[in-house]
Amino acid sequence: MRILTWNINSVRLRMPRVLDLIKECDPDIICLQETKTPDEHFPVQDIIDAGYPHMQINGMKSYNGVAILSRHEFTSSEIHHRVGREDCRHISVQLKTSKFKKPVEIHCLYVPAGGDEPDPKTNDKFDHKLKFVDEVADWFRDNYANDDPLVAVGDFNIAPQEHDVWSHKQLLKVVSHTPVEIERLGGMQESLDWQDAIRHFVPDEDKCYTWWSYRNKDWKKSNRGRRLDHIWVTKPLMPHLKAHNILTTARDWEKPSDHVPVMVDVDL
DNA sequence: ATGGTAGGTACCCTA
Repeated sequence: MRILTWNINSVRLRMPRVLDLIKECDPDIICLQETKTPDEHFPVQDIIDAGYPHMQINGMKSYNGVAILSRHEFTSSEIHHRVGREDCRHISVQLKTSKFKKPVEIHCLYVPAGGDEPDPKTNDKFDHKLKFVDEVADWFRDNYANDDPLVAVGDFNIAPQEHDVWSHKQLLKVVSHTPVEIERLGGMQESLDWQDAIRHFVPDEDKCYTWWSYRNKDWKKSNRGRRLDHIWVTKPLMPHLKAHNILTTARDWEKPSDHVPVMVDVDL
């Protein structure tokens, strides 16, 4: 089963790119973030026609929005409200598989970006980001066990490792790579002993990015990227991980998102 | 130290 995550930055604008992505990558499950579209305007029929009749979507006007599109039927699906808001940042689905007795649960997350100033006292957006990560960590810890088969994907808006950014030193005070948020993400990772599926395939000492700012003239030449998009799995899934792919070429598509699709193959 | 671009919406917000 190929599971793909992509911060699409407007599903209505970029629906043709989803069809390209399906042709090129043939994913079983597509998790999207920043759809920026209320559910009634989501291109449901286009997705069904493309071969993904099962979907869980939770969007709103202008901001945020998450979606899970699937070839395989869900046994259940949920919308999760976080930090006392209904801002469309977390959904999950369950699927039956042949490898596990329990259904495999897939979480699609869009962690708040956190604004510019990395101080929760003066910046409400950064405070919200930290609270969001803490709440999700506590919630995973309270509701699951480490040996449950779970997948968590999405735009976490945090690049935790030194080589998840183009310059560790220059980004230490830049939101997405500050020690305080990296520590919080570490807490979330510890909640269920989550395994970083991409770093399972890519050595820690290798640079690895999934996002390049729109503000760079030539993203490829300057290559000032960050790894903000993640795929985590719980330990029981690790023996079944087969491959990964980061579709860097998508950053050169016509009207690209600033994020590129990230995927893993799991034998389920 | 600064400003650079993109998307959605409504003349400004978020990333």
